Amino acid sequence: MKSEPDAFGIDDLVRVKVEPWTGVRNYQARNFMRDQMRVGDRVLFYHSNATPPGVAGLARVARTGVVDATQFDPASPYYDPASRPDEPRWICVDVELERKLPRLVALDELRASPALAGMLVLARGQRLSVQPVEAAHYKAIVAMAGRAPVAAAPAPAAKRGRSSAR
DNA sequence: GCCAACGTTGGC
DNA sequence: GCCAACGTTGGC
Repeated sequence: MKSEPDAFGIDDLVRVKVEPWTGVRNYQARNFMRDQMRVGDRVLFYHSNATPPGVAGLARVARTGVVDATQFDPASPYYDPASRPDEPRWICVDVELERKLPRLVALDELRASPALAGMLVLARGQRLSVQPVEAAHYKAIVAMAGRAPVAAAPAPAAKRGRSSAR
């Protein structure tokens, strides 16, 4: 689950312990929360739009079927005037802190790890703020957080633009 | 700030 | 139902 740390980061979750995951306004992301998640499911807390972006902590699903209250709040940026209280459109989950990781596992490390090849969050153009994670990938990231970061791979050669060869 | 990717909106 | 315009996400 992604969040921008400027808005709500792992330290906020450390402070409040449990947080309703409000503000998701993408149907696919909502469907993962509404239809796939179960109480007790493990969560990777990912910092997006951060420097650097990466996995900052672990959490778990504490409650499902949570009505996102911001959809009915005209003052909220997530207000949805088309959603009706008797048939709420935006359903989320309560996310409870498991623990903050001993260090942030940065996106470039995730990309460099062979164990994470094929992980959804690394796919090109992947923007969903809520997405499934394979158990093996979850475990690999927890293990990475317990080790020192691997040195960054050398920068790839120019990836676009015209060639200046010869 | 740029921009690729992609979701949503709305005219037709 | 098509699809162009537009808005958002999120890395860089």
